[in-house]
Amino acid sequence: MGRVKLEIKRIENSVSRHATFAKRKIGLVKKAQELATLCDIDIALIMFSPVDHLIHYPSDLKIQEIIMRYANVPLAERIKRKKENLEQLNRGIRKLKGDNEIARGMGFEDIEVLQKELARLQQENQILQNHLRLFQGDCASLDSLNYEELHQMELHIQTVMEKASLLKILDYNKLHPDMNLSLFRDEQHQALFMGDHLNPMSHEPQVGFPEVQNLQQEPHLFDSSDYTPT
Amino acid sequence: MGRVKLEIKRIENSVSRHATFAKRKIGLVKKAQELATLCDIDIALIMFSPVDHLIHYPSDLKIQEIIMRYANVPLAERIKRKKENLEQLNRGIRKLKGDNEIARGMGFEDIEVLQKELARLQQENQILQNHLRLFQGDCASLDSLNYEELHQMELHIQTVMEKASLLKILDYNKLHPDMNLSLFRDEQHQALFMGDHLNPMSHEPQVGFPEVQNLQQEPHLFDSSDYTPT
DNA sequence: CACTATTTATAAGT
DNA sequence: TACTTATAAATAGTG
Repeated sequence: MGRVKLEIKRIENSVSRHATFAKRKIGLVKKAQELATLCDIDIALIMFSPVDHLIHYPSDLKIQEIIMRYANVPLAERIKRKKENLEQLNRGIRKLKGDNEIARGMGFEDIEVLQKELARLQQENQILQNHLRLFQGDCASLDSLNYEELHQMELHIQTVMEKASLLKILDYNKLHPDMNLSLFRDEQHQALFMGDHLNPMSHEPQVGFPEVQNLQQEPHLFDSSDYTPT
Repeated sequence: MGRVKLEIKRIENSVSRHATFAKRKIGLVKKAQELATLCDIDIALIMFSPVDHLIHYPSDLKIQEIIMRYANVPLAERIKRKKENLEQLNRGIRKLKGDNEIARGMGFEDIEVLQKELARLQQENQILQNHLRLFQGDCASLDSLNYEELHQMELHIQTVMEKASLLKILDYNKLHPDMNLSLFRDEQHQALFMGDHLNPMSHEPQVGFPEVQNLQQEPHLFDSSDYTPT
């Protein structure tokens, strides 16, 4: 909005770029505030100005909470979704098997597709659960790890190290003992933490273990599938 | 913008609240995208919908980067600001002491107040510097907070390492030299790991953590003077 | 979700 | 940096 329509691409003129930032950052924070207020939700906004100055909303303390929420929720949600998918498919297949008429109508291929999908999801689910267990203290099965699984473990360790960095964020809490913001408010959160909510592999939309040849990919620590760009 | 002016307070009607969120979240993410593009800067936006669904910008991986940036830069900036404050106060006090007329005018109490403020800032500065060190890799005092959790992680990793054993990895690398499976994605992580972030025990502990009782206010990095709420 | 009357944000200019 | 103004954009209420 303005005298002319502005093309959305990097503003090369340094002065204009800074001017635009100065104005829009205010607008953006304002919008974030408004949305958070109107809808009574958590929003965290972090930005670095063209001169690397930090601007954020809301307070540091609240941002840390939101970051933790961000770091902890996704994996649990993913597993939940997997399970839901799985159960839904199970129900669907049971239904089909119990109804020969519909089964004939669909053709056996359709049932086979469904069953394969079910098996795929079951395997995926198993993998997710194994990963959770790995960091929940059950190391009994480590001896039988194959190499792919070992690589998973490697990624897990990286993840834990990333998490250690997040822990350091929480070190701010030392500055605010009265707030007593804790990473682990309860057993549930601790369990989550010992699980692998940051697990790079757990979000793989594809089935099963990644093929060996894919392993050199940069391990993604977070799932981007939750966000649909506009 | 809309048929009527909307007051910025929680929308009590659930349907309207969800509708508003659905619209505004798109606007907000779009604005964030635009600003990031126009000004060529890092922006991270995390929000949880009224039904706790995660929405974020940009990708998880980039967000992770920005969070790390957020975690590391701010403290340095705070220290900078504290130092500026401190020097300013020092100048002020020197001025007062050098100008007896003004000093008389103010009364000695005023000077004392300033000196106390100076002392307070100095102490705060010391604490902040310790925290900065913590962030920058000297984790000697990590054990004073979240010790249990960190130790748990350490044990886990040790167990994993022992059971899986590096030999297995090396072996595997021999078989698949192109894969070059590594426990450490890069030097930085290796340094992190070797640097005992996760191993509070192996440090000569109790470097003594600074007292923190009298740190009162959360230092807000977002200069409220930069932003005028509507 | 599409439509529009309105409100808001903001690009240039001062 | 702050103010002004013409114009572009966002969006509240509605079907």
